[in-house]
Amino acid sequence: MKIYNTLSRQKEEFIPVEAGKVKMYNCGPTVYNYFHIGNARNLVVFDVIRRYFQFRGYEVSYAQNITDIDDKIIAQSITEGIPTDEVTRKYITAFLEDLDKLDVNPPDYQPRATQYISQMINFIRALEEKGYAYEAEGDVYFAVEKFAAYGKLSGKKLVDLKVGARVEENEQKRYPFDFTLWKKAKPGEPKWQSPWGEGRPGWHTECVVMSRDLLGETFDIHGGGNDLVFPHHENEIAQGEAYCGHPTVNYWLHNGFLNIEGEKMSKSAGNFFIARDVLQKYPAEAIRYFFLSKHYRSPIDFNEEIIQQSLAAVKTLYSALKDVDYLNQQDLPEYSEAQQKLKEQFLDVMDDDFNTARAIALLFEAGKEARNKDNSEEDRLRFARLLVELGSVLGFFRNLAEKLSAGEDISGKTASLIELLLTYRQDFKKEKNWQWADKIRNDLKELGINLKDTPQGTEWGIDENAKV
RNA sequence: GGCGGCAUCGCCAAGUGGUAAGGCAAGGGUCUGCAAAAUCCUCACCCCCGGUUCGAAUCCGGGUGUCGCCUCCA
Repeated sequence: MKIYNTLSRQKEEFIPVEAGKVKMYNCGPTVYNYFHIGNARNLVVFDVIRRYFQFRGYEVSYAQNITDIDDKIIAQSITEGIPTDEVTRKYITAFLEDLDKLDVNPPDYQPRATQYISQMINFIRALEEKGYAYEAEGDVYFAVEKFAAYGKLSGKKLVDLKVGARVEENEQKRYPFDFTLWKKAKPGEPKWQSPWGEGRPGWHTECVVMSRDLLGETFDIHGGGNDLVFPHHENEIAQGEAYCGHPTVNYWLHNGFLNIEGEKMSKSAGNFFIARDVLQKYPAEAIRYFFLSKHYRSPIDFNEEIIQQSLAAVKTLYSALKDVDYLNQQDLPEYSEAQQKLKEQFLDVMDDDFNTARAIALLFEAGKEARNKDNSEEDRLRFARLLVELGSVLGFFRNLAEKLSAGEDISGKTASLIELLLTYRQDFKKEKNWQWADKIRNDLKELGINLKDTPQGTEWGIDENAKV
């Protein structure tokens, strides 16, 4: 497998720290609000990366933090007029719900910053002892100049940074790019007792402390959105390596940003999309398809048209499964050479830095073969089986049975009513009263019930537009 | 100002030296009373200029356009 490492700016052969195992960490949300569609991309991308490693036979340990103490949370608690712990409780619950709605498998670990306060304090003290950190009136800073490799991830040099300097003035800092390890509490703010007085940890420290606790001193993959490269991950590297004297992460993976109609998403610009709102309007699989149709490192542009296209594409995939009556198949036949070959192609493209766009094309190939009436019944089922197997690696087809039987859950009375209408329509058809026959069909369609005249009679089904 | 990405059919998007995957949409055929669904067929020389090469969308140089990071941010 080859994966792109931000650190080296090239694809590298993936070699795990421990054979057969993958330890990965992804920067999770700060729970001060519902997460947005851009966050959703990161969640889905790393969900797929994790699923693929598992599919490849690796035992994966996946940790994703929840930042539950931070300036933004304090600000939100003032806005909403509720204590910070209520803010975090509210948005953690929402986060977990939305994660599920997105068909993202929950991480193995979801550590919260507040559960690691004492360990962070110990960590910061150790940095202080090693001479990488200094205290200034209750705040503690990391001295970036002490860490020679600072900037190696983002390709920035301290000299260059100086020139562009858009950094906040802070005369307590010895150097403008020194970052906060411990922040002194202002009156009324949440606080913990520490050697430097009451305060709270800075943002960059939690990921270092929690990842080493859960995944070990050196682990395989650390991920996050592209914007975290600098300064967040740069600062993580500085702390982590200053602490233990060697790299702690082997592969740094970053997903590209999501734009809205070509513009960066921002609340002030009014083009801000909360994931749960989008999920209310479109099925998770359409959103997932949209994310995976482009390589995870490239920027992606979100708009209504794209999601509609994605939805149509996902439906095409499902129609293949309906075609072979997948739901009612018992023992699916074993793969023959053709399916094996397609599966190998899937492995090849996914091995190449998770090329989900090409992987999706292979899904369509399997779907096409599953529908191809020239194939034997057995072969069609084999391809359908492959479609489901590979599609699941990308996170599609969750609760498949439920989705394929959509419409069958309609209550008995309603169903009989529809059947009744159909018998009337049948009579009209016999009389060649096309006007009325068509009216029934059109009116039902408006109610979301689609009719299909077949030689065996008229079939009806619920329009799955909203459900896939 | 510093650093980096991208530019491929109407739309989305793979492909990084050997003659353009896939999806959506569109057009045509089959099926149908008409539809729908399904199915078959059709649909691009890759931003511009120059260079390297037997051969470039793919490499190099220049240009134009566009996006991002350098501040909290996925």
